[in-house]
Amino acid sequence: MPPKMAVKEAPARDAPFSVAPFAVIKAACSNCNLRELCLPFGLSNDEMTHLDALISVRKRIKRGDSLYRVGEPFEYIYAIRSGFFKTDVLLEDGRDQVTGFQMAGELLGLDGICTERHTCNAVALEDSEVCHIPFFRLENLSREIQALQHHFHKIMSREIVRDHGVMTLLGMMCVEERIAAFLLNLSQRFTARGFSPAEFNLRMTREEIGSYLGLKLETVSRAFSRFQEEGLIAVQQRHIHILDIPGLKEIMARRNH
Amino acid sequence: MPPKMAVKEAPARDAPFSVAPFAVIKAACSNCNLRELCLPFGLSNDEMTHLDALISVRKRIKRGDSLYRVGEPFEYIYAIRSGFFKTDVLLEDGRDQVTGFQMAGELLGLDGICTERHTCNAVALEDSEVCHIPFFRLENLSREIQALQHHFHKIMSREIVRDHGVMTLLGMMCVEERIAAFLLNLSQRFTARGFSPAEFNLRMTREEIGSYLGLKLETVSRAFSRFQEEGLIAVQQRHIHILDIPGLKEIMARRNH
DNA sequence: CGCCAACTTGATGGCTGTCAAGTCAGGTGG
DNA sequence: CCACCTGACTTGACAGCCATCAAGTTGGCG
Repeated sequence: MPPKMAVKEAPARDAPFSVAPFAVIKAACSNCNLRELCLPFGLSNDEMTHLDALISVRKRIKRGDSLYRVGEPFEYIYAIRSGFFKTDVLLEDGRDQVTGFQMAGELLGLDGICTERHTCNAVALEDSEVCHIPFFRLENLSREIQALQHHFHKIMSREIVRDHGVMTLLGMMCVEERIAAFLLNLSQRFTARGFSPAEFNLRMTREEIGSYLGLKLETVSRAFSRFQEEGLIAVQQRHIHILDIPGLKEIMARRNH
Repeated sequence: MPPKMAVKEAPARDAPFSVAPFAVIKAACSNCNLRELCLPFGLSNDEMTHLDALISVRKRIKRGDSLYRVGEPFEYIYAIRSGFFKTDVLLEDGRDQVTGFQMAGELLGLDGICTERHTCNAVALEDSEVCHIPFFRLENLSREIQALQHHFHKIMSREIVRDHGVMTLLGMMCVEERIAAFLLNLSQRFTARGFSPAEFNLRMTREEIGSYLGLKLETVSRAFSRFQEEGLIAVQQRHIHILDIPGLKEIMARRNH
């Protein structure tokens, strides 16, 4: 699960996805308010300038569009500047599974390094903006800047640990535990970005949540309803208000079983 | 799923776990027969000598002993020279889940980079031998040697892709598909090491297989029995003989549903 | 030889998937 | 402005798969 990081910006309550005014098209890492969450973490100003120089392209991706798709040649790592993505993989027979949801400050594309082709699809769940980081140049630079090298390794390792968390979730948790874990994880990540831990809007459908958690959409819906009856959360379509965070944590840790 | 790699050694049929004679205690990457599978892949002889210099410790781990445990400070990446390991994570309430099985030529410990503490336990499932690679020295060296840097990134990325594979397995496959995928994966990895694709000994219990696949041990046992009745495999305790690889592949791809 | 852990097999039950019918919210066009 | 349409969501009834519980078997080891 993601580590807590200091946030510089004042928390904006309950508007996690409001699109920031886009005056600064030439935005660079050095003045990006995500720099403490993203790749430049721990770099000096001088080092950050070198990283800025790599990022030639910043692109907007419209809701529903793909950033990359399975089989495409791998060339870039992508840093999410704003917005929300899902990654999913397809099986031969047409079934597919969501492997993750990514938000601002997180990296996309790490799956492509090993085969030099992407192994999953990355789809924007809302209008988003993404920094393109040419991977071979990132490797070059991280041979020069130790802090960058080390932080990049940490990010990859964090992805591995996150995946292990999902594996335990899928392997041994029941419906309510999975949903509780999912909501708490989102809450934590919104908090790290300066938003309310208790109130947010989901960007994904029940079906996408279910696909991620190994459940059917009806099961997700029923779990939300049950949590609402028990006073743990208030749900109104995609708007979530968590009323009892400790209660959700108890469910996740199975202290009630 | 792991990529196919060339193997230099002549295949030794059906003895994947026989312990090699241990004449060369001073074994180095340069004369290790796993070098094409392991970290030194793609390095020149000269570069490999530098990698050798990092590896001060080679340790034997007895069956059942831990290489590292959750919470211990992270210091080394470990390369398996011989033997077989499992990694598992524990939940607060005592439940635990196997997150992977590792064999010769694979790396252990990548989970520890992000927090500088290990986030899982690594336990030997048979007497094993492991090279200790000090991580900070590996980072230093991979700032010097581009090929090493790049291959290390590929290995981390491969781990992420592997985990995504397990997530799809846990999220949307039924019992028989999981077991078929598990057996085919082992078969593939043994093949890459020069062993028979069709015949091998499991090093793990039914319970450990079940834990990895999100199933109970009885369910694993029943699936093995069913495959045997159908003539797909022959099982005798931990000895597996795959009789019909295409048949298993069909089950995995759900062409029969 | 006897013990024990690992494994197999059977009977039963509960959880979650499946199928189906309806509700809600937002968007479009008349 | 409202009627309608559509996709997303909710809720109910039922079924099937896998977990659970239980009893027995096998093989390795002291």
